Amino acid sequence: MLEAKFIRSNLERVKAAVDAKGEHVEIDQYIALDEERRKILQDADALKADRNRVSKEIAEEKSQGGDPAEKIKSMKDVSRRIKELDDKLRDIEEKTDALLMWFPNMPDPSVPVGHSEDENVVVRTWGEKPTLDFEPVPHWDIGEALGLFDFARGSTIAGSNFSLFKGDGAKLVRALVTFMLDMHTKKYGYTEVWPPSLANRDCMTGTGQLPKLAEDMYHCQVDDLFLIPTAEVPLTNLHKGEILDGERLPVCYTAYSPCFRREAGSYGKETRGLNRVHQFDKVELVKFVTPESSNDELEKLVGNAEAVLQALGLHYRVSLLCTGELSFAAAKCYDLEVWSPAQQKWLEVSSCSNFGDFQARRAGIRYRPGKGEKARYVHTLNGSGVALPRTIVAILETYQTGDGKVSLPGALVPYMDGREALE
RNA sequence: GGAGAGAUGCCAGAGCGGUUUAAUGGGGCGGUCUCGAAAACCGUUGGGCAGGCAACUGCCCCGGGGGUUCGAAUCCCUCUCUCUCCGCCA
Repeated sequence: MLEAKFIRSNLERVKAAVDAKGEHVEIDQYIALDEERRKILQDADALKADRNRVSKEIAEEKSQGGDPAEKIKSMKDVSRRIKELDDKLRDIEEKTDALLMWFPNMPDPSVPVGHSEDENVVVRTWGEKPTLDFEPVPHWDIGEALGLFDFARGSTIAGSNFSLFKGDGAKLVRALVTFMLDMHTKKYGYTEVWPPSLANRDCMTGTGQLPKLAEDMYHCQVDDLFLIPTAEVPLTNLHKGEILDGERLPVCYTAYSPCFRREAGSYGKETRGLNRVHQFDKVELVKFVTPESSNDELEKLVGNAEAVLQALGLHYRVSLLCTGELSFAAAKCYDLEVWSPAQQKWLEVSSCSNFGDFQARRAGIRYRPGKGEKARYVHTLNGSGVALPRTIVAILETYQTGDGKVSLPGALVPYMDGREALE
C-alpha cells in the first residue's frame, strides 16, 4: 500500500509509475475523496475537542452540586453533529481505503521501463546449454516411461493439470525439498518454518494477493479461507502487526509449502506436462530487512536461489524484470529461468522480489531501529528457492542419458539413498 | 460442536458511567549519590491521523466492529482469538 501523504505530494510520480506498470487506478477520484475526507476530519476533530472540554466542565459542576442542564442540552446538538460527520467519514474512508488497495507499488529507480518480456534485462547466464548426441526427449515422456508421475490419474482425482508423482518421482520431490531446506538453513542461516497452507482474507490483503488476484486463488467459502498460492503469504504475515527489534534484522525464514493456483484460462502447449500445474511444491525464502539494506539483501537472496540451481548443475539465466512485467506489489524483481533442452526454452523457477515497505504497510510490520527511536516500516523480500516442477523438468531433460535413464546430479545422490540414476 | 472464563501500556496487574490526561508493581532508559558498582531516591517510557516551515496543537486507539449516553476501558450487540471442561476426530 502506498501512503496517502505520499500520493498527495507525489501525484505525477505515482501516475507515471501506475502507467509504467500497465495498471489502471481511479487516481483522480481518490484524490477528490481524500480531500473531502481531510476537510470533514478537521471539522469533526474541532467538535470533539469542544465536547471533551465541556464534558469535563459538566463533571466538575455536578461534583460541586451545580446543575449543568444548559450545557448538557447544547452538547446534545454537538454530539449529533459529530455523529453525522463520523458517519460521513466512515463512508468516505471505506471508499478511499478500497481505492488505495488498487494502487500498485512504485518500481525501484533501478528497474528498466518497459511493457513486455522483451524489455527485461538478462543480467547473467550460468552454465552452458547441455549438448546431447541424441534427440532430447521431453520430460513428460521420460517421466511416464520411468513411472515417475501419472498425469491421467492426477486428473481423475482433481482435474486437468493436477500432477501426481509416484515411486521414484515422489521420492525425488521429497529429496529436492529436503535438499533445498538443508542448504538454506545450514549454509545461509534461514530459520525453517512449516506454515498453514490456508490463510485468511486479512493475510491475503497484507501481502497483496487481494484484491487484485482474487480470481487466481482457490477459496473455501464456508470459512472464507484461501489456499496459499505461495509460502510468501504465511511467512510474510508471520510478523503481521508487530514491531520487530531492529537488532534482530535481517530476519530470514525459509519454508516448504504446497502452492495452489487456479491458472484460470491457461491451456494448451504451455501447460503440457509439469510446465504449469494447479498445485506444486516450492521452497520459499522471505526476509524482513531495513530499508537501507533491502536492495543488497535482494542480491543475496537471488544468490541463495541461484546456489540451488548451481548445486544441481542446471543451466539458467537471471533477468531483471522491466516495469510492465513487475508484479503488483513488487518494487524490483529478478526472475530465474532454467533451460529445458527438449522444449528449447527457458522456464521460470524463481521470482525474487523486493517489496519495499508496500507489504509492510498493508500488514503493519515495523521495526524499532534503537531504544527510544520511532518505529519504521521494514522492507520485505521474498523469492523461490526454488519451485519444484520446472526444476524437475530441467533435471530430467538435462540428465537424460539417451537409453531411457536419467542420471542424478551429485547433490541429490545422498537424498536418493545413494543412487546415481533413475531407471 | 456444547458449557464456562478471559483479552487493558514493554511485562504483570487494578479499574463498581464523570479528578483516569489508565492506579500500582516490575523491566528498560536517563539522573542524583559513589573511585566504581549495588542499594536508595528522582525523572522518563507506545501507536496512528490531521493542521503547521517549525517549536507545537487537536483528534483517535484499553482484542476488532457497531450501539446507548452530554460523557464509555467501564453498559448493550456482534465478531475474532486465548484458556478450562465436555463431545467428536487423524
